[in-house]
Amino acid sequence: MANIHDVARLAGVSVTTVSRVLNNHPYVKREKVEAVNQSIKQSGYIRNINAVNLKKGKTNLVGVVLPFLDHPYFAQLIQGISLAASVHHYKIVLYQTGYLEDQEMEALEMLKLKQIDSLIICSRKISLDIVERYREYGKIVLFENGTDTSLSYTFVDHYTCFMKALNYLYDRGHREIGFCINRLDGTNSGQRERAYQDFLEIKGLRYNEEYIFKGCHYLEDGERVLHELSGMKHRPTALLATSDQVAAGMITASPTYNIAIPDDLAIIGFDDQPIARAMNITTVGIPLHSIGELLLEQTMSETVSHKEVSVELIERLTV
Amino acid sequence: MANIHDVARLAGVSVTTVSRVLNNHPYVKREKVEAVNQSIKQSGYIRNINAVNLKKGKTNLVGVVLPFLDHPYFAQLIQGISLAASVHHYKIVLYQTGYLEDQEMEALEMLKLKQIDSLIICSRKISLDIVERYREYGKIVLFENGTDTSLSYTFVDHYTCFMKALNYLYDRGHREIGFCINRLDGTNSGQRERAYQDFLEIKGLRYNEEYIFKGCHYLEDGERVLHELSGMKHRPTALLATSDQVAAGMITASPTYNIAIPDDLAIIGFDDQPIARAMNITTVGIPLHSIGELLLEQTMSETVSHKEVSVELIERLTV
DNA sequence: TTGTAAGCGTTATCAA
DNA sequence: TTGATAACGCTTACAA
Repeated sequence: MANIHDVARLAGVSVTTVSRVLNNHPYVKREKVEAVNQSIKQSGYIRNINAVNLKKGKTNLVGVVLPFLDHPYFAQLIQGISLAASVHHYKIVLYQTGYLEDQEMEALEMLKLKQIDSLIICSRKISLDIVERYREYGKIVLFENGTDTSLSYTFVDHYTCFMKALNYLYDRGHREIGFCINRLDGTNSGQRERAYQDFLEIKGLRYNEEYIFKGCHYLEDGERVLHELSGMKHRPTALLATSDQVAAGMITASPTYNIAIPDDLAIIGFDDQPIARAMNITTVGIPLHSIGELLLEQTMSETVSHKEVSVELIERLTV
Repeated sequence: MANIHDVARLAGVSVTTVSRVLNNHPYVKREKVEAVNQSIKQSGYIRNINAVNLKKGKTNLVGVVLPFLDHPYFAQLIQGISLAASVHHYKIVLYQTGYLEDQEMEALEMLKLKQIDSLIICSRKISLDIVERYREYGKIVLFENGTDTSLSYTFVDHYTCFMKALNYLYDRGHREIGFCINRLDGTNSGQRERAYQDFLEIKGLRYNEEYIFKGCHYLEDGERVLHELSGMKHRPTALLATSDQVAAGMITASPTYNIAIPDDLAIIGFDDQPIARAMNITTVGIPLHSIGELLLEQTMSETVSHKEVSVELIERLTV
């Protein structure tokens, strides 16, 4: 494989000039630029990324921390990130943590040891304090609303999302509204829970412990919820699902328990995944794909930034 | 950050000796090994991977070609690959092709340009001839049965799988058996189709075009199949699903069309994904996780190898 | 506007 | 069994 010296020789210039052309530096005569480009083409020259990285002291690698990959939510997110990464010549290193703190620490340590240049944390278990301690070792970007952190983040206002969905149901006459949630300790879950509490208070509705379904993540969890629901004396008339997956599970299980959707039970999903379109689920659309891009771009930026991504309620047939 | 010189100085040896220790080379006195290890610890030294890569002329990157990420089948596979990769200090570069040939070519070109050391092709559209042409540029490993290729591969014998499942149904009295399939032109699909044809011939059963459901991939495709089924005069009594996802879709849709599983319709899934366990789907277990590991290991091996992975039919409640 | 040369942190050759 | 030293291919002072 040709190297920068070969190109220089071929073009009749020095390696410095070639390097300048390669990096779009100013102060190179037009003709020389052309000569260089010419001989790059001719020799089939390709920059040796390892040499560049060694010289520049960076890896061109960005770590991505997420709990699982086998859920469309994270799959879409990683899709967005990895697309953006390839545009900017970054490579992705996946850290699948399963929400294990020591797995998350490992990613952080990799940053410290300069094995990766930056880190995107899509979802975490570990405390923000610990994460912040690694800030000095490289850029850390979060996918959550970290109002009180000095790290960059992109976020969806889950409080407002939830409130919007709750009001939508209220306006359609629902007074017994429940919701599903995955983890109790996640940042997003916390926001959703607060919204729910506030909503009940504002509307003067009664809090009912039974209307909150925990550990909902996959489609089969939605089916389980419907099973539980079918055994309840007082049922909610509407449910906010954790995600479209969970909503889909509720819908697919509904005939089994003879629960008509939306007549007996209205459902609102989250994310607007393909399955929501396929099954006509009313949902709150979260542009995971663009969020992935934003996260990666924040990773490359010098400055700390906080970006809110807006969402919209998509009306379909489950309310 | 400490470098190899610092370590050498601290241990009172030359950099060569440190490098020998680092790489487990022979001919280093015990005491020196200890001294070196000592000062590595003391200085918090970490090998600069870029320098190593530059010197050795490799990237430590392995490309993974797959069409989508948002399907448990590929998610599990990539999980296995990425786990094995991190054990061996490899990083993964994802190529999501959507079965677009030029996307697949791009991955191949990256191999040629030494941007990655090797390539795992989990599923492809592009012809094997073209893939083989890139063999000289790095190791290429396939997840398919490439009997007539000189490339390494790990495979599941889909012919036998399918035959086994078909016979299982036959033994339970089924004579009207259909199946679902995703792409028509995939290697795996071809094997399944052949098995089906052979099975019919052996058992003297009639081929019925209507019993083959194409384009089945996601859960919602399974639901579509059941919808189609409900409109048929002569229905199959049993169906092989493309995957557990599709099987799950058929099951969830079954109450809607008043089709009892397994009494009106027996179903066998593939993969043994979590959803198959959750929904008690009889399925053919494919150890995607271990397959991922195998693929990565083949990537690192000097020799060309062909590994068959065995599968087993897991009896549950849908037959 | 251009070129020389030092240096990034390793590994590997060769000599001792 | 050990150590000097020359690469690997690039970027970037610094000098011209």
